[in-house]
Amino acid sequence: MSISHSQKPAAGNGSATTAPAPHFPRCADCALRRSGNFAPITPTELAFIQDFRRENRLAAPGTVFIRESSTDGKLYTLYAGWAFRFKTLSDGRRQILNFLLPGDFIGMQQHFNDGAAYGVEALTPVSLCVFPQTGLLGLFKELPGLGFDLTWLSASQKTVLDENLLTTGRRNAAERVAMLMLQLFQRAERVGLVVDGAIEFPLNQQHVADALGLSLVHTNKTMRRLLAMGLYKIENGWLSLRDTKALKRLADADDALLRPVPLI
Amino acid sequence: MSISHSQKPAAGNGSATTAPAPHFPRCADCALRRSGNFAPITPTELAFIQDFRRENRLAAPGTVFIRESSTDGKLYTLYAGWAFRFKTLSDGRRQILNFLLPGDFIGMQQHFNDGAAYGVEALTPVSLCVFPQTGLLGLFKELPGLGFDLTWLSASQKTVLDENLLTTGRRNAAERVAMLMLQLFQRAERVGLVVDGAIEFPLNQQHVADALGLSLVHTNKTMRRLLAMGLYKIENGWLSLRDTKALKRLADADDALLRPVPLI
DNA sequence: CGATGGTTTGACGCTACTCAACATAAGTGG
DNA sequence: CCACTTATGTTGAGTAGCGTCAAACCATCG
Repeated sequence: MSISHSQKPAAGNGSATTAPAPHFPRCADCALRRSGNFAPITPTELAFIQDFRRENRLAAPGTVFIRESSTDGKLYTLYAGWAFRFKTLSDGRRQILNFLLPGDFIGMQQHFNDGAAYGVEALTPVSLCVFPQTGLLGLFKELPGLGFDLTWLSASQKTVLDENLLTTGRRNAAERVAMLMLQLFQRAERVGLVVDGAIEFPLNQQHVADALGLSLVHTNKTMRRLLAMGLYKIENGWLSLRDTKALKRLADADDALLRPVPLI
Repeated sequence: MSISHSQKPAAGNGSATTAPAPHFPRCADCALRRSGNFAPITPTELAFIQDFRRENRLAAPGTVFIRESSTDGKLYTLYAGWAFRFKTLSDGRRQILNFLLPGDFIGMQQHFNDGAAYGVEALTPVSLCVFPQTGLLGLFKELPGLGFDLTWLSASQKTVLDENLLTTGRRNAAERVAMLMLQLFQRAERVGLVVDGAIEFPLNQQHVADALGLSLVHTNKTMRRLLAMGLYKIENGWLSLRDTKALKRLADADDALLRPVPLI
């Protein structure tokens, strides 16, 4: 893993949510792109992205860098770290819509609908590439291929949402937990985040509960049960699947191989 | 309403799922577009769409015109009628992901991911504009504005999915029912489907249950309760909201006014 | 008239929620 | 270094909401 935050939570990061990123590479040197896990791109497009990118941003775990009420439609690419999109009801009930991994593009919806209507929060220390919302139509006009890629990314995220909707709507607690682990593992795998058969797992049980539409207590009991069944293992914040077959059988998940997606 | 199917279910339609549409207007005469409920478009773009459209298609209620296993990535615009997207588990549990109203664009995800992974079924007799999947990139290149619009539509649908995920994940039965009615009414309103303060309501209780992640029986009891409370009314398949305020309070729904979206 | 699809109601059981307490680890300030 | 706090995980007890089963009702249609 290129940028790791799991060795030490790096408490020094503190509340420096908008510190100018000191060591951000140029897009041409983007470590993420170089990993070879993303769809290819033309040099022209790469140059355009570099130019389109306005700033970089770091955020500490727990930072809500898009608020649910936000109206400024900035666009982000998650460069490193984990985050999640969420919505809340006025009495505090929270639903995590989906988790965001490196390469995920954030903020398209705000640009079209008025305002965000969903929040985004960092799970780990994250670094973000920030793009202005104004140039969007220009991007489509100058480099249609990039517009195409944006639509592609949007479609991919929709597929994840579909999955999650099926999960919260129709799967029971054990199936939900199994599904979440499989999905996260699969997605992390696609972007090259598997190390020694394990992926970072920065969620606490409250996150799991909020993602699956379960209560904290019941989530705990369910996770313990699957743990006792030897289906997975979490050590020092790293998740490994000990019985993928059983997990898939339990979750009724298909093992469609995830193909590379573009990186903007 | 321009094309009505609610007067009589038109059982004569039978299984003519691929009958050549006899009376489909040219895009320039599109009744839907003329309704003035969609974002404006340039004449060039209109001409392109007309040319892009390959065929038209009618389907009777209950017709699954995109199967979950489908791999051919045809694109559709729902011209008239209601439909819904769904996913199923192998033991038959079904989750309705979202309902489709006139103007909704269908099939983008298949084009990018391999295969559909979701099905689409007609709720009423529907008419569809069919586009080939191959020309998509060309569309982006020739008329970036249309590509932009496609992304726009995709973002709008994602917003609906977010809502639905919050609903199934964190709202209780009564709140879910209230939310569904509000959402459908609002969306129908945007495309000019409100007649005398009511909208067509072609869902049966099984549909409602599958959309909300509830059992049929519990859905029935919940709907009865809200009915008794005087929150809504369904007569002859037409839904009217009798106490919008109370519904919104119950569902904890914001009353964001939906803006027009593009029509492809 | 029976058949069919949808709605309605009651009885009962289980899944998942709430409340509450305790455990553990790590951080904080004195 | 220790008392204190905070965040997170764990477990038990009791309960409510929702699911399942079953049967009846109702309208439409052939």
